[in-house]
Amino acid sequence: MRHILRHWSSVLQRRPFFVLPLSPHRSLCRHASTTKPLRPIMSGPSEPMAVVAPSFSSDPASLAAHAPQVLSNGVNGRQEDSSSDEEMPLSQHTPKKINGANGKRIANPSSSNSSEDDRPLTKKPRVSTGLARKRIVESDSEQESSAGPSSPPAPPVKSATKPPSRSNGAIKPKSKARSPSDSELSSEDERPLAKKGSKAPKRSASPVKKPAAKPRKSYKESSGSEDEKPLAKTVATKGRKSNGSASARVKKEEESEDDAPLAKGKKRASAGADSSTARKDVKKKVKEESGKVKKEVKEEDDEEMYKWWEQGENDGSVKWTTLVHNGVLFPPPYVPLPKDVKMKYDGQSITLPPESEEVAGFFGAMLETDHVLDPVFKKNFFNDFKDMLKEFPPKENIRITSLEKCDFRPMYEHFEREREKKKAMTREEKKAIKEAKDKLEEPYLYALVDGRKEKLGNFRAEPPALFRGRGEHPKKGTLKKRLRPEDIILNIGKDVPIPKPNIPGNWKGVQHDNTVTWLAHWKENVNNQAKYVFLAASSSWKGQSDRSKFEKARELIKHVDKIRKDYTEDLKSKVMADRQRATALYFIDRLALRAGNEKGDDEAETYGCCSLLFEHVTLSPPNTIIFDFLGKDSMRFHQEVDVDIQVFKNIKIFKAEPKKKGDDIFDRLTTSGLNAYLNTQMKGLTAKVFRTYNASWTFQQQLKTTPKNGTVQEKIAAYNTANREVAILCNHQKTVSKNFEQSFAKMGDKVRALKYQRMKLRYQLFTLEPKMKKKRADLAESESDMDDEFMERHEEELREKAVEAAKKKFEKENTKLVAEKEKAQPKSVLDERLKEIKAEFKELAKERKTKKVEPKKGATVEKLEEQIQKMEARIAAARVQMEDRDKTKDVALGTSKINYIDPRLTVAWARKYDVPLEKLFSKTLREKFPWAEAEADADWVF
DNA sequence: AGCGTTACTTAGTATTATTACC
DNA sequence: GGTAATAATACTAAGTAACGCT
Repeated sequence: MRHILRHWSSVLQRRPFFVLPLSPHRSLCRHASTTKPLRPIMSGPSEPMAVVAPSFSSDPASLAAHAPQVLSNGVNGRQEDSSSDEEMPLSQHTPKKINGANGKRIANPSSSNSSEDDRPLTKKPRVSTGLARKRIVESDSEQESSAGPSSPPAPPVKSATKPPSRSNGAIKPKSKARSPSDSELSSEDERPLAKKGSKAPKRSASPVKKPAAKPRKSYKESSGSEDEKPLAKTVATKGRKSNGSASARVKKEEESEDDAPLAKGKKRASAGADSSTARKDVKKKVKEESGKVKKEVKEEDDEEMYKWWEQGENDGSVKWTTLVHNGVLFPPPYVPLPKDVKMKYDGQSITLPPESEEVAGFFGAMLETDHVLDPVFKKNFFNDFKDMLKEFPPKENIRITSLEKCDFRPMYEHFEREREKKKAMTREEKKAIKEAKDKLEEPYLYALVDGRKEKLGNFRAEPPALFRGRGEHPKKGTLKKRLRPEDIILNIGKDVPIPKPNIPGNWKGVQHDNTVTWLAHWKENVNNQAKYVFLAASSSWKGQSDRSKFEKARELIKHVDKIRKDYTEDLKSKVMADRQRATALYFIDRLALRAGNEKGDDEAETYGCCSLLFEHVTLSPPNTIIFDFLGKDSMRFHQEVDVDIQVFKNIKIFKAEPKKKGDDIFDRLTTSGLNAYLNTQMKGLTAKVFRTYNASWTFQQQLKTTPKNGTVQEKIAAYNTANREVAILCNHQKTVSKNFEQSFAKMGDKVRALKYQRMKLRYQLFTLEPKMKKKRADLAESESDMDDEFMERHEEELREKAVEAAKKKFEKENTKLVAEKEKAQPKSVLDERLKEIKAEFKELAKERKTKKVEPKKGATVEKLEEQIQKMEARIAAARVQMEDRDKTKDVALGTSKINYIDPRLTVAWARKYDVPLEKLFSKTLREKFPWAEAEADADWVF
């Protein structure tokens, strides 16, 4: 539930603000600086508008026909190749950052006032960068030294600081606002609807317009259709029969398999007949092979990979027939601190039993983090600590009642020392430790699924810790307790040995449900949420579901035009529920918003589309909407977008009296209602599919700008640019690294050093041939950022380096001479050299003033011009790199690469442009997407 | 219908490994 | 060869959406 009162505004301040233009036509984009044309989907490297359509066929022509993002108007900016975009200078697209830093995750709402910035945040403030959509950052201090062609600062968004709350003293019930029923609307549009859920008068009375009449299935109903669950159950595992052949197995596993009557495994499979046959086959094969396999066991690896993607469709709810694994690995028991390490209370050292000492240590280890400054964190921690102390009090018979009197510093210092010690260990020691650890983990690394060896993801029981919720989580700081076997339920093959926990105790339960993919499961005590042990991302289970996710997104291509047409019409529906649904869908499609399920009271207050509140959306006539809210992980979504005028009008209605701050915008909409509707448009369609679809589609369009004849590096840069556009679309952010500023400045100096060299070359050229000043007027201008101060400093640095080098060289020479039994050079030789250096730099200083540089020996006009040209190229390259670095500093590319971009796009692109795949996918990603490599050739299209 | 539960995907950050740099 | 910068991986929180009970 959400509270009516929340301090939203205050909370919002720190995220970067993107301006995202929604309008389809470029021409609409009048405020280039602040608002852009709508195109979440595609902004080109040159941003905007290249709205291109998704296509279901590989035919390029048809590609053009489906515009993902396109709006209602028929003509939208879709273009097959965004020629127009390309014409745009990059700089224009570069986001302008309005201002400097903002923290990424909103820290503390309560503190939210203007001075927020001063507070220590958990994270460093991030500097916004602009991307395709420009992000406007709340203004704070710094003026970003952004490299790129600087864009003019965008005008501050008015709502940026604080979302306007327009409610005036309307009489509101304390709970959610309700809106008048449709029938009360004077004109259909003018009033807000009633609250979703019960209280509002249902729209029954209202005249139903055509779309409304559409029977919408509830999701339950729809589930009856083949797709949903039933289907899965009916179908048996087709593709599975061949698996048994899989390969070498580990001996232990084999034995267990042999012992286990596999045939029994089946119980609940409603799949009955089929699956049991399949199962028998498996068993048979296993038996047949077991003999020879055993012999091969030693070499263990190299089993050939199970190519599930070559096995035909796999549907179903039966996920396995045999499943063998070793359960979870518990962390080692707590080791008490040395006797001399004690926390203090009120100045006095106290001795804690291990149980409470461990908890104290969790907090002690965080002493240098911002958590210890957080009131909620402290309160939750201290409550749990006190509870622990009740049972395990200090030996001194002291009652601990105040956190402020606790001094954990001695513990902290101990941990620091331990860390140092560890760091100081020799390579061998470290290796030995690692080996011991690997050995311990070895049995847990793999499971045997239908006879195949499959890697596990997380096989470790989560160690105890203080819960670190993200954003303003009410439970942060709470003790997450140590797990025991009694907390854990295993899911494992029916007639297979039950593993023994690596610490004393017995499993809470053991089940044999072959319709699910988890191997172990427990309830975590902080939020009472389930945690699971699953197979790794590289496993066939994950691979199959990943692939079907992308296939579903590709299927959407076929339906999206119709869906867009429908929701565009429904934007004007007389039925408010439909109108809200259409409006929400518009946002989900164009802005890649998440669905926005309802959340509980004891969670951080974050939002998605369906749960947006009054204060999250601000209207700015004529058709601009400003979003400002915290999404998943409390990441701020702050964008300004030009929208279809009807959308603008709708939001105005949805926000009209009597709604006020704290009320839902879409009071008649729920995620399940929305998804039920989507399911009628396309089987299996849900809100999240739009994110996948738009991300992959955008990526595909963006890749079209790859330079065919560029270097590999240039091509990769184009790839990364495309990746970045997708990340921006999805609002994937990361904290700006704490050294960013420093390393960025360093890069800037490098560029200037290059410019300095170029300057010297220019002066030589002009000194050699004064006429060139006219002829090459382009070279006559001086470097804009090459001031005396820099040059002086730079020359000084060069000089110091030269001196160092000379000294080293001298020593080296002498060492060598001595080694060869010859006489070392006298120090005077060195002095002489140093003198020369000194003279040289003196000359440089003089040149700096006179701007005349004596040409080097053998210099000619041609040679100098060539050198200058080379230097320019180096400068340009360095600048591009800098710009890129700046633009990417707070954008996380990995998330979209892992979850949203169809890997076949990458594979196809790599093949088409002849770029080694390993430059694009890390080892784990390649292991995750073997199916993509198998099926995508250079011409593959999404 | 409403709401808690279950299963699984998506997400940012902390930690560790690798590479770049001196 | 040691250290700093960067990339990869590990970790676990936080979403989505279906399920299932009343």
